Amino acid sequence: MSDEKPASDLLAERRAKLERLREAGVEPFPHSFEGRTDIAEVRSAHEGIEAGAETDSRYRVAGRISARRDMGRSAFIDLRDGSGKLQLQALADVLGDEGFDALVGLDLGDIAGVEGTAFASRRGELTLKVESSVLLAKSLRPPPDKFHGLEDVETRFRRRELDLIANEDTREIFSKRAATIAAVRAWLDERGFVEVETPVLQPLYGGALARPFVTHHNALDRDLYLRIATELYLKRLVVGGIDRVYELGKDFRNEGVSFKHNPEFTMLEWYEAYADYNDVAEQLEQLVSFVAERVLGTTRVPRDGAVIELAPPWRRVTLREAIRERTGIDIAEHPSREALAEAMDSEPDSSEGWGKLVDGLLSKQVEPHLIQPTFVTDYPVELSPFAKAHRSEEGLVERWEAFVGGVEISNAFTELNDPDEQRRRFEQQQEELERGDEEAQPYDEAYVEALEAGMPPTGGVGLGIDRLVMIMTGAASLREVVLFPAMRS
RNA sequence: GGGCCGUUAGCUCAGCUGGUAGAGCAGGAGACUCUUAAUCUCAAGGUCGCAGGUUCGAUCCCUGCACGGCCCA
Repeated sequence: MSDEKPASDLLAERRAKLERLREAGVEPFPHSFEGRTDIAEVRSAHEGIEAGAETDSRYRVAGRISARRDMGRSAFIDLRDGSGKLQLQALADVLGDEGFDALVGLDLGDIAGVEGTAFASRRGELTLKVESSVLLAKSLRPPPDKFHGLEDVETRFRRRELDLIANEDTREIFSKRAATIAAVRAWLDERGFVEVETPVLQPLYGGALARPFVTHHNALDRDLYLRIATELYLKRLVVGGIDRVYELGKDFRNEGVSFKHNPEFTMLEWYEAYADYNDVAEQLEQLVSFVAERVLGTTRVPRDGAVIELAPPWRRVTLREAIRERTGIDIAEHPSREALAEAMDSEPDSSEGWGKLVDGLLSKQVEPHLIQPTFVTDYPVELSPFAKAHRSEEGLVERWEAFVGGVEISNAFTELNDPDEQRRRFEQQQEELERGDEEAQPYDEAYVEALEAGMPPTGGVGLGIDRLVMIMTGAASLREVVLFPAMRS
C-alpha cells in the first residue's frame, strides 16, 4: 500500500509488537501450517461431550483470535476459522512460561495455529488444551468490537472483510448465497440445461429496457457496451440447436442505486425450445421451492412478520386485473397515453409512452403489495419487444413477471420467433428512443437474421439472483446480499 | 432530483435548546489457573465529517459541501 498515515497509538503498538517479535527471531508471516483440521470437524467429532470430560484426541487447528479471557497464568482464547469457533485453553503449566507468554501475548485479530488436546470445560464448552502454538499472521489493525461487531452500515459495505470478521449474520448471508447459486445450477443441470458464457462486452446491447454502460476497445477503436441482459445471444444459441440453455452471470445497467438495484447484478436466464410461458412458470415455481428446500430446509420463509409460502402453485393474475385490483383503473379502457394519464390524474414526462405509464402503475401501486409469490401475466406489447403476441388476447403478449416479498424476481415470455414481427418491434422501440426514452432497444439486425434462420417456439426466463438471495436470507436490501455494493467514492 | 435523519476515541454509543467532551469494549501497566460480553485496580486515548457564519465563547445555533441511511419522485 501507500505511505503510512500518521499512526494512531493502536497501530503503532501493533507495529512495535511486530518488530519485537522479529527481534526475538519469530517470523510473523510464516508460509504454512501443516496437518490442520477444520474447527467444524473437531466439533462434530466431539458432539455431545459431557461437561468436564477429558479426551486424548489431539488436533492442530488454525484461525483468527477473536476473544481472550486472561486469568494470570491461564487464559481462554476464542479461535475462529472458516468453519466455526473453538475455545482454546492456555496453561502456563502445560506451555511453560515462554510458550504461555507467546500465545497469550498475541493480539485479537492475529492468525495463529495451535496443537492441543480436546476436553469439555466445567460448563460443557468444547475446548482445546494447547500444547504448542505458532503465530501464522500478525494483524496490524485493531478488529471491530468483539461484542457489538461492526454496525456502521457504510463501513460494513466498504470494508466487507471487517464485516465478515465481526458479524456472524453476514457470514451466514453469503454462505446462503453460495448455496442458492449452487442449488440453482443443480436444478438446471439435472434437467439437461447447458450452461454457456456469452459476451459481456457487446457491440450492441439489448434484451432488456435499460441504459447501458459504455466502454472503449482501444485496439479496435470502437465503443462497446457492457451487457444489460444475455437474452439475445442465448436465443441465438437456441436457433443453433441448444434446446435447453442457460447463463448465470453479471449484467450491468446504468441506473440509480436502491434497496433493490445495484448497477452490476447477477442474473440467470434460461431458455427451453418447444416450451411456452406457462411451462416456464411451472419451472420457476419448482426451481424456487427446490432452492428454498435445499438452502433453508423449508419452502416457508419469514418476511416482515408474515410467512411467504414458496411451494407451488403460485397465484396467477393478469396485469390488467392486478392494476384494477389496486387502483381501480382498467388499463384496457384507457388505451392511449393521454387517456391513461388522465385516469391516473398525473402529468407524465414527455419521454413516457403509454407502456411506461402502465409499467409505473405496476411497479409503484401493485408490486409492493405482492408479498406472496405471484405471477402477473399478459403484458401490453408496448412493454415487451421480445415477447410473442398472446394466442387469444389482442394487443397483449405472452409474458409474466413473478413477484415475491413485494419485489420482482423474475420475468419471462413465450419468445417472439417471427423475424418480421421482431423487425416491427424494433422499429417501435426506435420511436421510443426518438421520443427520448433512453431505455428503449436499439435495432439489432444480427439478432433478426438469426431468427430468420428459424427459432423453434421457445419459453425463456430471467431470474434475479440477488433478489432471490434476499428472499432466502430475509435481507431488507440488495446491498446486504452483494459483497461489495456500489458506493460513492 | 426532493424531504427527513445521521456523522463524537480503533469499535459500540452518551453528551441537558451554547461554557472546547464521557462510558463500555479494544489497546497499555498490574492482580487472578474452568473463563466464555470473565472479573478487579490504575493510567492513557479526541481535527466532535469538512468549510464558512453567528457569538465573548460552538460538538450544540445557521449556511454550504461530502459520505451514509430511510422515505418520496
